[in-house]
Amino acid sequence: MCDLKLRLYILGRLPFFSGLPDSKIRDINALFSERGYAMGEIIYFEKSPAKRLYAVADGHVKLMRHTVSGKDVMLNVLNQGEFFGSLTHAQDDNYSETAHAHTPVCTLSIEGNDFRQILSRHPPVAIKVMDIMAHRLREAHEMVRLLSVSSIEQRLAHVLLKLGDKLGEADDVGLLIQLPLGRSDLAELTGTTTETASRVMSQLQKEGLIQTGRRWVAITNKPGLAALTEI
Amino acid sequence: MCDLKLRLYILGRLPFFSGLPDSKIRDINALFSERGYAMGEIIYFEKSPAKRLYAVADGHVKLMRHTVSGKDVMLNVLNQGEFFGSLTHAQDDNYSETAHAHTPVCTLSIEGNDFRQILSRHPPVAIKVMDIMAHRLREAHEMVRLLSVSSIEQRLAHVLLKLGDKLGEADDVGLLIQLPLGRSDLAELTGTTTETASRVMSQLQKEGLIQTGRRWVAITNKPGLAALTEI
DNA sequence: CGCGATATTGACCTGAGTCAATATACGTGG
DNA sequence: CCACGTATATTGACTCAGGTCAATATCGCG
Repeated sequence: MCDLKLRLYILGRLPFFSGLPDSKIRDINALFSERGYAMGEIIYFEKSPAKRLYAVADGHVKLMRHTVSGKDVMLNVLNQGEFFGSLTHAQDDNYSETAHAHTPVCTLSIEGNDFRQILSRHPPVAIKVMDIMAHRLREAHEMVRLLSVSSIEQRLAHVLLKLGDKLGEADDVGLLIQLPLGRSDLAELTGTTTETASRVMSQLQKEGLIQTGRRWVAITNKPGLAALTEI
Repeated sequence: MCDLKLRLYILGRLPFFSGLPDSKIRDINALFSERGYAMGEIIYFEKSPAKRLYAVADGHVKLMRHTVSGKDVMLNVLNQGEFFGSLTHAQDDNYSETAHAHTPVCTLSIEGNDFRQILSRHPPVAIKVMDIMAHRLREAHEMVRLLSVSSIEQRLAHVLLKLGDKLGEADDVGLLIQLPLGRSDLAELTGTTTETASRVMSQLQKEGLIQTGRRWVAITNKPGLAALTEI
C-alpha cells in the first residue's frame, strides 16, 4: 500500500523528525511497520493497551470517544502526516480514545519503546513532540470553552473553519473540505444531534456562508463564518 | 515568601525534575525566581506573550478562559507542586489562558529558554514532561466528552470526584475538598450558571452524596457520586 | 450586630433534544 | 444509461433541561 518512497516522505515530514538527517530517517524507517485499513475499520479501541505510535500515511483517521448510551464524540480528524496513539507509553497505559479509519487508510506505526529510545537520543525531537502536544492541548481547551459557552451555530462555525484550514482546497464553489463529512460527523464534532446539525447547516447555507450537500461541505464566506465564532 | 528549603523541596518534587541528582537541582534552582501574589491577583493574561514556565510553590492557581460576553470557563485548578505557563516557548507564542491566584499564591518561575536548555540536556526530563502533557490532554478530552454528552448533574459529579482525588482530605464530615469553592467556581468548571450549580448541589446534598456550604464542599458518598458519572 | 458577598428559590422562557414522517442524492445492477 | 433502493438529509411538532431575571435568605467577616 505504501512504497518505500512514500514511507520516507511521510516519516521525513512528521513534524518531530523534520530536521533529522536522511540517514537517521532511514534508520528510523526500519523501526516502522505499515498497515492498511478498510474504510470504517478500527485501528485500535479505547481502553485497549496502548502499545504503538501511529502516523497517517494516507487517508483520514478519526479519534472517537464512546459512551454506553451510544452518543459518540469525535475528538479530532487526522490528515496525512499526522500522528496518533501512544506517545507516552507509560507501560500499563491504555488508549484513551478509539481510532477509526474514516476513509481507506494506510498507517505507519512504531513500538512505543522504540519511539522512547529515539526521543532519548534526539532531544530536539522530544521538544518538537512537546510543542505539538501543547498545540493539541490548546485546541482541546478551546473546544472545552466552546462547549461551555457557545451555541451550536457557533460551534459548527468554529469546527468548519478549523477543518477548512486543515483540509480545505479552493474550488469553484468555495473552500471545499477534502473529507467526506456527513451530518452525523458534524454532530459528533460539536456535541449535538444529526437533526440539529442539519437544521443549522441549512441555516448557514441560507445565509450564504457555506455550500453543502450529501457528505460534503464548502465554505463560501469565511469572514462571515468567522464573525459567528466571536463569543 | 518561600525560603530556600521550600524552593528546593518544590523543585525536587516537580514531576519532571524528580530523579535528577540534588546538585543538578541546586543548579536549576538558580534559574528560578520566586514571586508572591495576593488572592485574586492575575499571574498572566490570556494572549499576552508566553515567556515563562511557572510552578505553584504555595496556594492554588486557576487557569481560566474568558469570553467577551463575560462567561468565563475554568480549565483547571492547580495545587502545590503543579506547573503551568509556557512549556513550549515557540518564540512568538502567547498564553492560551489566564492564570489567576485563587488563594494567596507563591510561584517559582523560569525563563522559557532556560527551561528548553534543561530539556535538551536531560532527555528523561523531556519525557516526563511529555507524559504529564499526555495526561492533561486526556483530561481535556474527557471534559470534551462530558460537555458533549452529559447532564449538568453528571458533570458536577465528575468535577467533584476529580477535585476530591486531588485536594480531598478526610474529615469528620467526609472527604473535604481543601479549596475554597463557591457556586460560581463550580459553574465555571462545568459550563453552567451559578443558579443551576446551586440547584444541582442542593439536590446532591439532599441525596446524601455531598455536604456543602458557603465556599466549601465535602464528598460523603463517593461511590454514589461515581455512579452518577457512568454515561 | 449589621452589612455585603454568597447562596437559594421561584416563575418563566428558549434552545436544542426527541420522535416521526418525508424527501432527496447517490451507487448499483439490470 | 436509467431506475431502483438505500443511506442520508430535511422538516415538523412536541417536550424538557437548563438559562434568565428577579426576589429573598443566609453566612461570616469586620
